[in-house]
Amino acid sequence: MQKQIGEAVELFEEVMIYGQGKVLKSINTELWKKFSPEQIQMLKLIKKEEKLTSNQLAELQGVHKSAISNRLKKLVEKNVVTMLDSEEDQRTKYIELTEEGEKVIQKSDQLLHDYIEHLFSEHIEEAELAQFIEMFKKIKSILQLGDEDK
Amino acid sequence: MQKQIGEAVELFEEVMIYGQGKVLKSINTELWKKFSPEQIQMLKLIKKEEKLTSNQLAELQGVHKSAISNRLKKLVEKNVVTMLDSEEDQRTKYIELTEEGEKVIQKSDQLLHDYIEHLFSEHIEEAELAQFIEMFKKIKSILQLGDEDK
DNA sequence: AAAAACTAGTTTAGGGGGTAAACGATAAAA
DNA sequence: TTTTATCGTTTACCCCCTAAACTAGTTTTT
Repeated sequence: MQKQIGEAVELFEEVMIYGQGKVLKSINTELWKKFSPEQIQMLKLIKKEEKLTSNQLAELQGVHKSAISNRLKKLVEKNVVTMLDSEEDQRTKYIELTEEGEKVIQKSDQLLHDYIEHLFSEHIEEAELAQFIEMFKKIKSILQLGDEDK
Repeated sequence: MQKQIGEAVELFEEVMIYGQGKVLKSINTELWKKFSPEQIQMLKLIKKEEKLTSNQLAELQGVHKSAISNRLKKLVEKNVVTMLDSEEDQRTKYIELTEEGEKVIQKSDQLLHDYIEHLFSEHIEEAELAQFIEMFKKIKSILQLGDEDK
């Protein structure tokens, strides 16, 4: 029993800590050279919830607001997002996706989806799929607990 | 069926692309402020296989040799590794752990192990453990396939 | 043996990621 | 009105990475 836990811990460590970014590295397409994972994630967040502010983005991505500020600057530069001043509060700005931005997300989604699906079809049996989903839900819930600590 | 695949793909994306690294963030200890994940991983690799060269490390960590060169410089600076010239080939240098380095690994291992085990004990039932291990093995094998592409 | 080709590591420029602290501008509370 | 709090930007300083140029040894070729 103890031995099993040890094995699980090691695997978890290898995959979740040192295995970072391996997925994206193997995709290796034009789009991922122009936009970083964090940038893509940000675009997706903006799409999901309209009228986001920097503050909220910092919360959602789990990083310091200055990191968001920098990222936004780059994305505005690349013409995928725009920022417009709020009427109510002159300090806050709402972030919005441009048409360019929409296209980027679509393309990225499609690429990722195809790639992952391809991986699955090669390595996961149909019968395992349900288990797989359950496990990932578990992992996801574990990770999100980490957030609450903050 | 198709729907299940879609769900699995989404989960995979969330966890394996945007969710990695959350683990370390939530540990938040002194050691992880002094050493980056990549640095710790490098120390572990050096411990595992004595007499490693920069080249081999680049291969193992899956990054460009210049990244390794820089990392090594920092680790030497921090007195956790040393480099000694090979006798056979004057160009190559063997990387070795210092006593300091050994201690760092030990501490890091212990911290990680305890933390992950704690996470598991809270979220994973004993009966699920075997499944969990199987799944992670699968994921690990999938990720390593990515390497071979290079 | 001398020239050419290759290989191990380092350096540098440039682009990501991040934090913390200081700062200007606006809002809200005292 | 004065003080305190908040939003977002900037700056200094870390780490990550790559590609290309460069040194200095090692092999091949001629």
